[in-house]
Amino acid sequence: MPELPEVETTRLGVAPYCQGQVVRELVVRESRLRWPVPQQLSALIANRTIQGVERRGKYLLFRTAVGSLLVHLGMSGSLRVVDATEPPGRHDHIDIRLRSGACLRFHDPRRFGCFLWLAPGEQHPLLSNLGPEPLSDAFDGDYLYQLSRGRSVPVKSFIMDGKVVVGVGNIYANEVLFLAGIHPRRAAGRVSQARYNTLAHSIKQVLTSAIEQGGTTLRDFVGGDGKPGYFAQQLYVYGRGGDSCKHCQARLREIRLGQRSTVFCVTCQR
DNA sequence: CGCTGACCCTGACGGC
DNA sequence: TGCCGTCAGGGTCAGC
Repeated sequence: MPELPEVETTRLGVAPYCQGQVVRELVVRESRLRWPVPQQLSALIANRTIQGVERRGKYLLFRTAVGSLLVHLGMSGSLRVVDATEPPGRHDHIDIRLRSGACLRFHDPRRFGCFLWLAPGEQHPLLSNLGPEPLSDAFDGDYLYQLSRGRSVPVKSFIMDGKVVVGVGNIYANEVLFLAGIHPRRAAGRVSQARYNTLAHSIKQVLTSAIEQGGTTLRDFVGGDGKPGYFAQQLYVYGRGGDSCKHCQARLREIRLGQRSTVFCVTCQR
C-alpha cells in the first residue's frame, strides 16, 4: 500500500482532522513494531497540540511544540480516521485519540511500520541520511548522473535506495524504468546523462500523477479496501510478467533484483 | 566504502 | 481439507 503517493495521500487525508487539534491520549495495543514503540510515547504526546503533519520520503511527522511523532507505514501499514467509538479490529495496533472525538487508527498486519519520537532539533538517524525528495528541484537527471558515477549496482536498486532519492518503491521503480527505456539491471554507473534526464523526468511525472489521483485511494483506504483499482490499469510492467508489452507486444520478462520482483521488456529497455 | 543477501512479520495463494 | 513453499507496495544490518 504505502508508496510515496499513498503516504502523501494519507497525510492529506488525516491533516484536516489533526491540524490544531489536541491529543487526548495515545492507545498502544501492540508495541512490537519494526522497533518497539517507546514506553513514554503516550506521556510525551498526550495533551499536546498537533501543529502540522509533514512528510519526508515515506515518513510522516506529526509536529508538536515539544517534539514530533515519527510514523512509518512499512509494507502493510495504514492510518485512517475513525470514530473513537468504533471497536478496534485485528492488527489495529495504535490509536491517536483527539479531544475532538476523532481518532487516527494505525493498522499494520506485518508490523514493519514504526512509531517513534523526535525531540525538537534532533536529527533522527532514520531521517539524516535520506536523499532528496523526488519532486523537489534538487532532484534531477544531473544529480542522478553525478551520484551514480562508478557505481555497479543495478540502476533499479540505485533509484530504490533511500540515500539516493526517497519514495521510489518497487512498483514505481519498475514503471519508470520502462517509461525511460532503461534495462533495470544496467549498472547505475553506465547510464548516460541524457537517459538520467529522461529517468528523473519519468519519476516526477509518475509520482505526481499518482498523488493527483490520491483522493480515490483515500476513499479505498477509509473503506478498508486498500488496493486502489485505478492504479492497476496504469501499470505497464509491474505485475505483468509473462504478459505482452503494451508498446511492442513482446513477452515481458520477470527476474529478481535485490529480492524484489522486477519486470521489464527486453526490446524496449536497454 | 560498495554490494549482496538475510531478516523482521502476517496473510494470501497455488500446488500437491 | 490441510500442509508447504513462495510471494507481498518497507527498510536495516552483518559480512565480505
